Amino acid sequence: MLSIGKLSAATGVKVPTIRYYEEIGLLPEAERSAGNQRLYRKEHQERLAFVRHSRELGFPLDDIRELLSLSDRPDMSCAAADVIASRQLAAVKDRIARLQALQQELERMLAQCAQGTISSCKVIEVLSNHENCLHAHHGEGCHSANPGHDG
Amino acid sequence: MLSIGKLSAATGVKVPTIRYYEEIGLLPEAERSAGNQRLYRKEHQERLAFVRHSRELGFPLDDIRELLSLSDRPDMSCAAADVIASRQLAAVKDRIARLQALQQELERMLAQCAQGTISSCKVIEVLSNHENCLHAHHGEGCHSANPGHDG
DNA sequence: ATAGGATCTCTAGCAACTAGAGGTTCAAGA
DNA sequence: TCTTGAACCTCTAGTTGCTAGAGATCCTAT
Repeated sequence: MLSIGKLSAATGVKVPTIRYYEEIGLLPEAERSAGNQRLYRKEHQERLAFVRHSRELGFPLDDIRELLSLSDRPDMSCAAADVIASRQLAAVKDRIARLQALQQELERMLAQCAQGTISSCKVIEVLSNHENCLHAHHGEGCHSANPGHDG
Repeated sequence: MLSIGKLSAATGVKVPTIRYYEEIGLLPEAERSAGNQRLYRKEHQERLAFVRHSRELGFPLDDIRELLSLSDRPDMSCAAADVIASRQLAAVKDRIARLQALQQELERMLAQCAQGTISSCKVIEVLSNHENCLHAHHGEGCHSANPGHDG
């Protein structure tokens, strides 16, 4: 029986995140000690590891929920899991393609910048006029540049 | 003088988003008509295009705010803009590397899945055990698989 | 004059957490 | 046994970048 802190240390998922997962029904409600503190077993740890790993692979929580319910039914065809993973793969490929276009554009911007003043700065210029772009990029979409949890 | 709707059509930025940008101070407060409706000029349109393009390039709003204030000072050295763009480039490269690792892993997962039942499904298995991974991925971080606005 | 689309403000919601307040419990040391 | 302090509890609110809806007002075309 692990405390939430031990479970957190064992899985690398932060304590509030574990509680959050329980709250939204991704993890079952934990048992409680006499003093109302959460207690976990190996099976919870495995489930949480599954969630964590799926998150690392970029699956949204709703997909993980589905994947979890699939993994609870070992007799079913895995076609459904396959569909989810394929969908995710397609999304990942798409994101990569977009990001590579952005990378090129940023590199081009920076290469053109002659370290002068703003008035001649290609970075600002390129940002001002879409016509300067090589690519018809239409929004990569992720709103934070560094939203990860890898410190 | 453009109405907010025309400005929206001209820039591709949705009406509520324009109002939102004004609210958070990214755009100056618009002039108003006698009936209290927002009115914009070419300069606003340009500023909004700058914002939009920067967003498409993945810059977070705080960076764009900084970039805007730079572009308002044409005499300054563009080193600061360079720093922001370089930072963004690094973030983009990092994201690409992570996503490529994820792509490989998903492909491997799917290739191994022999279309049997869940109990033999590699997708579920790989998700369950991090040890099955080739890569030491540590969180790509973006929470939605398809958060773009190009649907 | 009137219909209906565009606009206004305001609040609430989305993902997926994170941070903090204010209180309780547990484990280790004296 | 007592005490300290870390870890735990619940609850609310904040983050980012918007989006959706309610209910009211305005503007334009007929």
